[in-house]
This record gives sequence, C-alpha cells and structure tokens, in this order.
Amino acid sequence: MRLAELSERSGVSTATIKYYLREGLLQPGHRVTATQAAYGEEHLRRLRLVRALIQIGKMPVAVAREVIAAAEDTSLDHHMRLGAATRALPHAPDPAEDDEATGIARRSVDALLEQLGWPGIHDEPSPSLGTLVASVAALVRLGYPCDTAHLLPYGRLAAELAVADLDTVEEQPTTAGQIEAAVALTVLHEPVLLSLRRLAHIQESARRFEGRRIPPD
Amino acid sequence: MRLAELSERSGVSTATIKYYLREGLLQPGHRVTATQAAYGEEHLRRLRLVRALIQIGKMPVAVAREVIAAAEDTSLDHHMRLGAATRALPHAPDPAEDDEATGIARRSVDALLEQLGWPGIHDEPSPSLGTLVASVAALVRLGYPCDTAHLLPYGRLAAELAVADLDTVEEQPTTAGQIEAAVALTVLHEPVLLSLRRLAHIQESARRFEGRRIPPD
DNA sequence: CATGCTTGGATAGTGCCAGTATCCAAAGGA
DNA sequence: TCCTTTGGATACTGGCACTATCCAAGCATG
Repeated sequence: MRLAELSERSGVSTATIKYYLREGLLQPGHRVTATQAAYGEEHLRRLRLVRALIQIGKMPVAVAREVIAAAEDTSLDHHMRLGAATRALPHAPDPAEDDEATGIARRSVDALLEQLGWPGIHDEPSPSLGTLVASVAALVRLGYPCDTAHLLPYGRLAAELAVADLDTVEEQPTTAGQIEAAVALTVLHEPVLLSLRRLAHIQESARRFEGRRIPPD
Repeated sequence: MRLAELSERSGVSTATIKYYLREGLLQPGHRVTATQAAYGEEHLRRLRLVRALIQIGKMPVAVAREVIAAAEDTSLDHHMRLGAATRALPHAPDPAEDDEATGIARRSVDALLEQLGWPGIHDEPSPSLGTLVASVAALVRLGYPCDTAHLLPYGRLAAELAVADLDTVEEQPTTAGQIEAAVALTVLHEPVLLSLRRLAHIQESARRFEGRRIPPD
C-alpha cells in the first residue's frame, strides 16, 4: 500500500506520517521506484500503536521512539526488555533530595515497599520509584496523610492489577507480541484505570454527599 | 510576606509566581504601597497546590485555574462541586463516533458499567466516560482483549480506591478542606497509583520471566 | 536629603514541541 | 503528450510555560 492509503486506513494525515518517518517512529516503506514506496500491514499496526502511545498515552514523540526501540532490542532477555521499555516511559523529574518533605516521603515509601514484600526494587532502580517519591512528597507538603496505612491499599491493588496485566501479556503467542503487549497494556490501561477511578469517585460521592448543602463552616 | 519570600519558601521563581498571578491561579497579595504587596500563609498553601497540580498532575495552567475555580464555587452543593472540579480536569478528546472500534468499545464499556452496578453515569455525563471509551477503542484497534471479563478487575479495584479516597476526604474537618482534598487526592494519587502499578509490573515480570532467554520464535 | 539598590507590575521574548505547508523532481494515468 | 499524483526535503506555524527586560515607586544608608 502507498503512503496515501496508509494515511486513509489509519486516519492519520500524510504530513504526520511523514513526520513520524523523519522521527524514526516508523520504518521507511519498501522503495518501489525513486518516488514511490510500499507499506505493509505491519506498518499500519505500528502506526496505530504509535498513535495510541502518543494520543491516549500522552507520550512525547521522542519518548515513543525510545520505548519502541527498547521493546525491539533483541539483545536483552524477556524481563530486561520489559524493564528497558518501562524505563523509557515518561516520568516525573527526580525529587529534590535536600527537601524535608522528600525525606519523609522516601521513608514512607520504603516502609510501604517493605510491607508489600517487594524486594529488589532498590537493586534495579526504576524511575517509577522517583515518581512515586515525588508524588508522595507533594502530598506531604500539602499536609495529607501519606503513612503506610493510607498507601497500602494502593500498593495491594497495584499488585493485583500487575497480575491481571501479565496474564493478558502471556496470552500472546509470540515473544515479540508479548513485549508489545506489555508496553501497550502498561500505557493504555493507565487511562482506563484512571477514568474508572474518577467515575467511581462520582458514584461514591453521590452516595455520600448527594444533595447535601454546604454548611457555612 | 513579600513576593520574594513567598518565592523562597515555595521554591518557585518570582517570575513564575508573577505569571501565575497574571493567569489568575493565585489571588493578588494585599497591597501595602503602590509598589509592594503582602502575601500570607494561604497564598503559600495555594501556590503549593498549584505547583502540585501542574508539576505532579501534569495539568495545563489554564486547566488548573478552572479546577480551582470550580472547587471554590460556593453556589453548588458538595457533590456538585466535586463533579464540577472533576469535569474541569484534563481529558482525552472525545472518541470519533463514526469509528468501528469506538462502537465496540462503547458496548464493552456499557456492559462493564452495568455489571459494576453504577447507575446514573449516563444521566450525569462525565468526560471521564469519553476518555474511557477512547482508551478501550485504542486497545480494540490493536487487537487486545477488552471484553467485560478483562475490564471488570479494573472497575472493581477502582471502586475500592474511590472508597478509600473518600474516606480520606471525610477526615478533613471543613467543607472547603474536603473539596480541596478531593481535588488534590484525585489528582495526586494518580501518579502514586500508576508508579506503584509499574513497580508491581517489574516485580511480577521478574517472578515470571527472570533470566528467560528469548526464543527465536 | 541624595543616591543607589530593591520591589512588583507590564510587556515582550524564548525555547520546545507537534505537527503543517510548500516546493520539487520523478512517476503514473488519460 | 500533458496533467495530476507521489514521496522526500525543508521551512514555517501555533500553543504553551515560562523568562527577561523595562520602569516607576519605595526603602535603606551615609
């Protein structure tokens, strides 16, 4: 198929596809003549993945390139490839280390990981840990409770989700499919989870507060 | 305190504070003379909230203004204020309605909400529903399973989280505090949850795949 | 009081990012 | 043959979150 058809079937403008080609998010098509190239189903699939990562996953273009490159690095084993892809994902900047709230947050998080029984997080450091500490530090600074008791439900539920996710990953027949699934599901289940949580907030808020007038305090 | 001190205590540059004042994210300080203004503790707190929403919550500045304005709209009741604030939060653009994947996604989501027993979602439509459908549609397009069986664990866990969150909200003594807590916790628990999920992925992936070489397929 | 530094408000400018538009020579179709 | 289409290279655009500059009005010091 030619570029124009790839554009039509994916719903992405030719100009944007050319941009993604320039940025290395898509393999160049197979050159047929000096001015024509052919694209296959795998280009279409890749393009859909890229679009999903960027539009749904809100990922910068450069990051999407890194994530895809890591997922395709065949020099690593299964687990490492997942790790490399995860590490390329967008993260909050590392928390300011000299900050008081950061110190409290770090101790809270350490206690939490201890209780969850997640070993080896510190051996194989992930930027997710930095994001976690930075987020907890922001909560601390605003005075919201961030002790282990409050965080533990989040950790337990996260562990349940991880099991469900990796079950889905293992449904994929090929290794390449499993890696792609891991990346896609890590990223695309995030908005699913967050919007379900917000809908659940609405449900629960209606149950508790519906019609309650605001007291003048 | 003067602007310079507010800057020092919050770690935000004076130029950025001036920018937030211009954008209406912060109340102007109390004017002391023609060229000097005084800020109080409530300005510091508000500034920390704004920074958290923008930096940790990755929220555009204009959206943060809307969210805060909605949270402070005293003409609404408790539940409506939460809803208004939630509705102002960033969301994916609404899914293309003429798309095949969107149709499948919408039916999946409807079935899910049915099973979860969440009534009234369609009476009081939230942009979160659009985000949910758009995300599921992206998964459908890539061929990943999105039937109710796969989505239900996410929904159940989201409901559990909502209960825990609103428990924390109700710990706040004042109504204004509860609304602010609802906004702050909705937004700031998101990165907490997502980074815990990614850390859990690493744990679970290590357990299942550690050291497994990639078969050549 | 004079003088020089600081303060806060207004205005304009910067850098980055994700596309978008234009141009062009070579191909393909009527 | 002639006119449209194609894909690649290049330059431009608009939005966003700051950031730098300017300025007149304080304040601090001798």
